[in-house]
Amino acid sequence: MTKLFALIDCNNFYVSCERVFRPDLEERPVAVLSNNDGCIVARSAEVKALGVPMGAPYFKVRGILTAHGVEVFSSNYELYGDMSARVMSVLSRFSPDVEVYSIDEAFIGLNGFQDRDLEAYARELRTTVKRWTGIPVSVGIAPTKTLAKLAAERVKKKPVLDGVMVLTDPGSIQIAMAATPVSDVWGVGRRWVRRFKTLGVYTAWDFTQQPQYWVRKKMGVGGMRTHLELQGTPCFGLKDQPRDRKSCVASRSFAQPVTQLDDLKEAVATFAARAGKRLRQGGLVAGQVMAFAHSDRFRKDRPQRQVAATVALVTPSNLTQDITRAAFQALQRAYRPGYGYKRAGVMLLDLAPAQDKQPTLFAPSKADQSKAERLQSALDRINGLRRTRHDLVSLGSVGLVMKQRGGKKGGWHLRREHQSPRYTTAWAELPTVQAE
DNA sequence: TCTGGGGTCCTAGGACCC
DNA sequence: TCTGGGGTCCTAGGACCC
Repeated sequence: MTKLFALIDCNNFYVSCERVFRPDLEERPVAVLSNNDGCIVARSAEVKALGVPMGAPYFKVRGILTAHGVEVFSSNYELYGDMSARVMSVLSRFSPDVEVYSIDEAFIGLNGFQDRDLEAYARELRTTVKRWTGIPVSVGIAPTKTLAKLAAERVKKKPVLDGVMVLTDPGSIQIAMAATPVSDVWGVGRRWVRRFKTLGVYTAWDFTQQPQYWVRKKMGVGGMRTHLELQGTPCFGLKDQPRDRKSCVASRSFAQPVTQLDDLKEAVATFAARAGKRLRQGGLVAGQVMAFAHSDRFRKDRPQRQVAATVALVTPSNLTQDITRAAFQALQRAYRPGYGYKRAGVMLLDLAPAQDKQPTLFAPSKADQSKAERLQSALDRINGLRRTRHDLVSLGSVGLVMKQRGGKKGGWHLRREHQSPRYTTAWAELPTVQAE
């Protein structure tokens, strides 16, 4: 039986999220920035038309944006995460086989749908998502995931398709591939696009015409899979069950380079707490903790340095206390004075399920719970009471430097000057509606 | 002045073993 | 005199994704 996949892709997702609560921004140029207000990570069609590229540093395009009255937002991941969950829950009504691929994309398995009117199915899905969440989506349907992605790409470039493209017969697949730049193919990155140019390979179709042995030899198994998928042979199945995570990173760039170990420690304590929290939410423990720091890679005129060290935990843990202690050890070991560090982080490795934390299997009695665990759950409960931007209570090491400086911010705090309210996840920030 | 953050998988090469 | 070859595991780095 031939396989069939749909890819559902939210259009300009972060921009669309902002527009749901600001209908006045419909048809107006809108852009969303990365953390630290660093780069452009989402652009409305109007901003794309201005020629502002994805990933452009904000400071370089600020002039154009201002000149054209572009509404600019700092990223608001709490809002986007919540809107994403809403979209995905609508999708789950359309098929039991949904793979959430990223915050703004999902694959749907359509085996057994071959005899249905796929176009009508896709249109109904699209209309329903829009009506129930406010988010516009593109839908691509094809026999492989790579072709479904390609179809969704075509949809975005051709408004006449009105959000849906079904690629099932070989003729239309070939036409679509010939019209798709190879750079838009899922799995073909910058490096290969550059290489392809010298070989006269410009479109997805050109790529399929390369001999298979060459692709396998030069591009490895990854390239070969993409090659086969474009030719209609599925190499990727639907991942119905998300694989357990293998690592967890919490890191940030700093507004100003940081040179002092104490400042780095303060930042690393924050990262350790953030990463630990994510681990506990996922029911995982870490076996190893890595701390790292990098100098400013854009300042070639300054000495460059990347430092990192890993410390193994005696017992795998997800307690902020344990992770922070290990992260401090690692940082101490890795730190070299004399460099301006622009970014630092904590990476948790060797993740495994926190089995003895699963109450249904091995419910530990209250008495057995160690003091440290009880402290951690107490902290988590307090911090869960109110949804604030920052934890109410944290270990003493977080923000220590700040206090020592009499409340003056350490150099590493985030810039976030254009943030919208958390309309759907914070009571105090709910939108208000007035009826006349 | 100002350039994101969080992931996965694959490969090549070294260490080690028999 | 003779100086192999294959397997496994680990790690660092590359490439790619959103």
